[in-house]
Amino acid sequence: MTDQGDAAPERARSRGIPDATVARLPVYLRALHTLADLGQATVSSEELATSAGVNSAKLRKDLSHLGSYGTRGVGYDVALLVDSISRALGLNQRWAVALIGVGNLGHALAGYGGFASRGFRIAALLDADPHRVGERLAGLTVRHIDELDREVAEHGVSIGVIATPAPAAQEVCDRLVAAGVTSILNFAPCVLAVPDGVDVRKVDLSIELQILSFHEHRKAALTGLPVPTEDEYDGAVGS
Amino acid sequence: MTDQGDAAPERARSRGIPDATVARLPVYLRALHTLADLGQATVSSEELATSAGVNSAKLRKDLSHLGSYGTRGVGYDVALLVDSISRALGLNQRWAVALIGVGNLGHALAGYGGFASRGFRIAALLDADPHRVGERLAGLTVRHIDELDREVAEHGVSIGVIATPAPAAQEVCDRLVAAGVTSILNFAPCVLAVPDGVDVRKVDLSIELQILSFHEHRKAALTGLPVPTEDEYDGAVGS
DNA sequence: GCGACTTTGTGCGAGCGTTCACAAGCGGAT
DNA sequence: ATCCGCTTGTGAACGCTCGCACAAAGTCGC
Repeated sequence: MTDQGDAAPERARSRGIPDATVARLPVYLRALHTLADLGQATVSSEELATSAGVNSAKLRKDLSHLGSYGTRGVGYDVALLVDSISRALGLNQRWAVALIGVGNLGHALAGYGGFASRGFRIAALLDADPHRVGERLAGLTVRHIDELDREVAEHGVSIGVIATPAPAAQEVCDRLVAAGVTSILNFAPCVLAVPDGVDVRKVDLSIELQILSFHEHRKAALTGLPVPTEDEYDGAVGS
Repeated sequence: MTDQGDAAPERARSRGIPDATVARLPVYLRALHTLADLGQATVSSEELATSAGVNSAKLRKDLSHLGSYGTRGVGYDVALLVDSISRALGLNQRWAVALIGVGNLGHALAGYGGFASRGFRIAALLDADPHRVGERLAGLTVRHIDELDREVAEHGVSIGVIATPAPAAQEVCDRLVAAGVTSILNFAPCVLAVPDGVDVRKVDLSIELQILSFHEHRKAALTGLPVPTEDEYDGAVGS
């Protein structure tokens, strides 16, 4: 995705950690913090896997990728594992985050404790609506979107969070990229186009609901109790 | 955790649509609605794929799963495809949704237009805090969590959205399942245990940020410019 | 010191998802 | 009516992911 492909295995090795593993590391980290708070010093892969809702073999393979070794016959040292995962995820430094769009969702995000809890600091709040500029929120003053460049530079922002309406998202995204932001978390219900080297992750509430709808629909069909509305599908999936 | 591999392939084949495809169908649907609003009657796989940010071959294979056929040499009929995907996702009926937890995030979710836009209707707002009970929000009155059973039965709720703090999530989840809800969208930062037959999808803002952090960290390492705070980390990860 | 027990780390096969490449099919021009 | 160009639908290959099963390695009890 970011490079010209003739070094695919090379890239895989240079990075070392598969995407699927990276996506699970934060889950492990959360479970470990809970265990640490409970005063537990070591944990077995079986126990941690149960807490994280995954298979224990998968957990062990995941952890093996980041070179953090447990002790056979005992398990993993909780504190050491927390440190190891945090380091792998780059959480041993504080990332400055800019939040664009201070509407309903933006307010909720600004007040969400999960941002500040691990290495993330909301460094700037921005909005295009002049009526919102100047508002105080989460210890910050909302600035106008035109000041994005300055705010990004001043606070060393490298992660942008887009919580604007969909029509504004692409332009905001372009501005963020132009300002030097290379990671974007997009809450707007649209697809963003970005140049190579910029990572975008999408959080879409509507899509999640639609996926649930599919499964619910399927379950209703399986129970033999068709939903009130007609549930017709002439199969003939001629594959 | 719950899938002991007894019927995993069975289920996949019974309906024919792979999970990865199901996750993309809502994206296609959104792009199609945009095209329809623009008055476009037909669309090629190449064009739709670009709008949705995927490979055109992948799009065609996805669409082939739901038996909706395009016309060779022309493309897909937009209206027909909208109908076909909506039907596959079960969006041709209205799903009643219960939202539990009317805090910051809950308010944002209740006001989010994306819920109502496609087949979803928030039928009940619930909270454990007596101070919040009685509040009017999005045309509804917030009820106490103890009335969950009644509300679920009365409105035929089959999808629950959990927007409570993490410590309360599992209990709320158990109550939802006991009330007959079989699909849950969880915004609380924790892993939920549910019996077989219940689907849970998780939306975790903190995890998404940590994944971005990993990639940002990796990119910084690749540029040969180590971040200033590489070696130091505040050991006291508060809270 | 030694044996038994526990737990990690991993080789391996199976399944899923993605992409390429191309034959089949359709509409429109001539 | 026929041919040409365009687009779909899909067979096949490849890489990624998962889970099993087991050897390696360490601890605990005596």
